[in-house]
Amino acid sequence: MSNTNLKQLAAALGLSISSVSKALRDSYEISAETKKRVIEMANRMNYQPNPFASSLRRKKSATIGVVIPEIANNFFALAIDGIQMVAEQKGYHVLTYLTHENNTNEVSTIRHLLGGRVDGVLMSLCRDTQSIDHLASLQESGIPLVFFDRVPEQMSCPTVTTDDYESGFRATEHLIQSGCKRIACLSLSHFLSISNKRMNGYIDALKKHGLPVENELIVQCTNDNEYNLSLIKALLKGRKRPDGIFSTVEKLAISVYYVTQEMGLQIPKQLKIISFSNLRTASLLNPSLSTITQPAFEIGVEAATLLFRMIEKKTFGNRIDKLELKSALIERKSSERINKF
Amino acid sequence: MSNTNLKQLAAALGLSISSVSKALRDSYEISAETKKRVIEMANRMNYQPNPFASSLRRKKSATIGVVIPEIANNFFALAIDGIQMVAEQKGYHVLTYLTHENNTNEVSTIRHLLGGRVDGVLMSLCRDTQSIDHLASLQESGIPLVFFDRVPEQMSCPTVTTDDYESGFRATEHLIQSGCKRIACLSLSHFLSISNKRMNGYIDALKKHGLPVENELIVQCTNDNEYNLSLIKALLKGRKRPDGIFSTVEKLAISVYYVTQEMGLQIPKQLKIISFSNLRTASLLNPSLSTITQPAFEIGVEAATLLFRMIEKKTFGNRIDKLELKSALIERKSSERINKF
DNA sequence: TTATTTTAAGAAAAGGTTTTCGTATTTTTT
DNA sequence: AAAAAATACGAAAACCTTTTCTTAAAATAA
Repeated sequence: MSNTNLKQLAAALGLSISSVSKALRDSYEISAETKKRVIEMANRMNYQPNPFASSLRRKKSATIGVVIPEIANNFFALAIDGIQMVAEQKGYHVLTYLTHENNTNEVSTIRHLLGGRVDGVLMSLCRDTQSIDHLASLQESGIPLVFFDRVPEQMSCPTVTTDDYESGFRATEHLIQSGCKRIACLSLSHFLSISNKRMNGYIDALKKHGLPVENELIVQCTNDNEYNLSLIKALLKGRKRPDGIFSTVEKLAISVYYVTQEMGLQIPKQLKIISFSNLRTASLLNPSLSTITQPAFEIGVEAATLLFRMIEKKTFGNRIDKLELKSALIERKSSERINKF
Repeated sequence: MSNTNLKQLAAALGLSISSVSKALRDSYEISAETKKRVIEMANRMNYQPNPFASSLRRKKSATIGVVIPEIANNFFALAIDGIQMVAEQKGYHVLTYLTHENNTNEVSTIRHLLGGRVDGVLMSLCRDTQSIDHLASLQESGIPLVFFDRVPEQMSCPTVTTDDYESGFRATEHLIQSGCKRIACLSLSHFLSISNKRMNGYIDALKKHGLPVENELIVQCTNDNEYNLSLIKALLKGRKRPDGIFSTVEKLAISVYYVTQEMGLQIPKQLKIISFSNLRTASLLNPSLSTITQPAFEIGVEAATLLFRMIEKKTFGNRIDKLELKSALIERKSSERINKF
């Protein structure tokens, strides 16, 4: 903790505390000459304002909170990157909280944030969040709140998402056009709207092309990686193995790769796959992975920008922004059509 | 910001502010009965203490700062995961700062932190940091400081690192044993001790096996990905192409894969490679990538644990912990020996 | 019973900054 | 020259919590 405070600075300058404070905040009440003197002395004495005193008085923390399920995840890491960039430009600090996909953690984190530690919150829901009471109470407390990617459907609040339904539809249609007849869908959670939207896109694409929608091909995965592997193994070892997989999240696609490697199943010959993913190595995989790639960095940037508009009150109270960005479908080997003969 | 404060809570209870405060902090001066009443009312009124008033008074922020070069990086994402876990257990908040490998950012971040916003700092240097003045001033200010992975050599302070020299040595020796005669080393920065240690391991392994150390095979890369690609391309298109590459960081290995893909160069037949990496998809790459994998999560855990020991021990005397963890060398296809004939 | 200790609570200061309000001096206006 | 306005600064309250110091009442000891 810096040891010089305004009082000492004022004493050294022969000025009052208030004048020094005003000088440092560049108030019109202070003469240019005095300001210069003050700033010089502040540098010389290595003065750093106490952020807590300042926050207490101004009721501003100059801090935003980011609540996400996990950080060791390409999508969220990129989103945070974008968020940090905007926050830094605005002179804000970023507090990060991980829920580890656990609703209890999410609730207690929100309760902490109710204390006013942050001026705004950016959030992506965890996979098992159903009740939105904690989110509503945060919103009611007046702290600006913006959701990105994993947003609560039942709530009226600003969001930044991607075209999940369309992406699910296109991905599935792409598999169909590559010759798949039996396509499975790997879902992260039936509570998350993004999962359901992606799945609905999948279902509608099947219907459009006259393929049956089979419940056993829609696999609800868990947060336990080992268990997911066994689910995928069961799916691929079943008597009626799917010939295509639409994975709604990156980590499940990786699990599929591991399972096929173990089983000696050939992609794309015996099984095609496409997945939501922000892997930088997608095109280097064996075989290269077809992806729906969300603009994760931009999502972070847009969400943060929206949040700061709310914090700075540049937006009207009754206006609720819902921004939808487009994902890109990138076809690679893993979903390539195999021409027989 | 929560709207109830101690004053209102006290009024509702017919108690004084100080008694309520003491009751909430479980002071022995307050009767069990009163404590119960207070806690009940606090819950009912949804009281949340103002963190700034508290921090101001107690001179404790219950927050640590984490300063890292980048977040969209598997190693740092995992390290943060470990740090967050420990911080959460301790009831601390985590402020994250990204330097983007830029020393100017690092210096200004540290200056901010001098204001006392955090009780301790965990840090990994950026690639172009030479002067340690800003780090020294942070240390002198009395804020506990622990470095992890990228540590300053000229400074006496607690660190958590890995066996970089040995890993560089083993990786290079492994390439030699796989038949490489001309091994290049891709370095991130000649300012970072980890880069230099890894490189020294590389050099000593070459010497041990009687291979010449050639300067043109030691490539100092930059922070510009495009430029790095051109450097790697130049290296691989040179008249005397290396037959092995030891990459000191993950992203350079990925660049090598891209370049070889573009050039049609075959790994491991024409070029072998091993790299420091925390890629979860290393074994799924084409070909699978041999790695030296640092225990990134544990590094975060250990560094945070060390930091909290310093924060909690008012008497952080003359003891300076330097912890070294071991990395794992995992051999995969990319460095496999090719048996001719 | 009186004196002493313990218990339970309140008053008030402290922490450092910001901001409102007040005021003396100087400058401008009429 | 008098009145009005602008300038430059200081005093003090406010932000909310924690903690030290008192104090009144109750419990214990003498």
